[in-house]
Amino acid sequence: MPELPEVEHARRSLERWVKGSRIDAVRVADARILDEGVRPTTVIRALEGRKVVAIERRGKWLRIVLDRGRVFSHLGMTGKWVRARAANAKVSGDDALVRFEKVRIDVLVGKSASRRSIRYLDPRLFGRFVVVPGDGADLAVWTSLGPDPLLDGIDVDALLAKLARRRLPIKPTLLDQTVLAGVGNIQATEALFFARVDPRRPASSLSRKEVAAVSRGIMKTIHETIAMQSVGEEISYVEEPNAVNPFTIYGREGTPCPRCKKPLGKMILGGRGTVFCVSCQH
DNA sequence: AACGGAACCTGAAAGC
DNA sequence: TGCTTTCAGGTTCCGT
Repeated sequence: MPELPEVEHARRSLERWVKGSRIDAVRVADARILDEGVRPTTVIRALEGRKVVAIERRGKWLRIVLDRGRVFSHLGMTGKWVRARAANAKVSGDDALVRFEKVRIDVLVGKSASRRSIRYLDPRLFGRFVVVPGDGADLAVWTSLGPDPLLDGIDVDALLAKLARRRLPIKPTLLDQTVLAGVGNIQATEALFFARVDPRRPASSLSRKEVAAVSRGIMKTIHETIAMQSVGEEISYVEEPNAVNPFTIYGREGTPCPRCKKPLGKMILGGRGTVFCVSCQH
């Protein structure tokens, strides 16, 4: 369930695993991950034989650049790229699926042409896997993304100007990917806590000082989350067994606010669960 | 135009 | 134990 930091982790992993390799075989285990009407054979034909030139990220989107064509991968809520043990032989239909596997890509790496196998897993199927063959254009959702905090930084005045035109509460506004690309429910929750800004405040009501504080909060939570996950090879999500909640207030409703010790509250804003301190976020 | 709510899916955890 | 409900880090569409 990825926000910017997890997608960045996925990008770095994919880069290590398949950059410079040649795609040898592809299997689509569940066609529902493809866009409506797209057939697995179309995807397979577009990918097999292609060379992987680069793995890029913008917001929560991955763009896998091939020598001809490109793949856009969005992880939705439960998407994940993993590396699996590759068999010696070419992929065959009855090779075991990894649990929740939707797409499998086998590549050949280096002079020795050793085989590697990566799998896209996605139990809830909210992710997307879009192949644009040939010299196709970028997806509209990709081109319309706002500034990416990691790639572009956050321009406080530009953000302030953008927020001035929004009436929605600041929290759901931050989740709008055309405002800033990659901010998700956890980051927005954490950033507003760090900035001491009430998530219900109309976006247009924030002062420049507050927008600057929110910007710093976003950078802080992104950098800290990336630092945490770069510790291990495998990414672990909060809700997975044995995982410890690494966040400051997300998922901690009812427990004392780390700042003022009053119990943290929770409400639904823009349809999303929102934890905040009623007492010290204004 | 702008908003809330539902829809898309499935698994895990909490509640009873 | 087992059935039911709730919730989930995302996006898009639909009706008011």
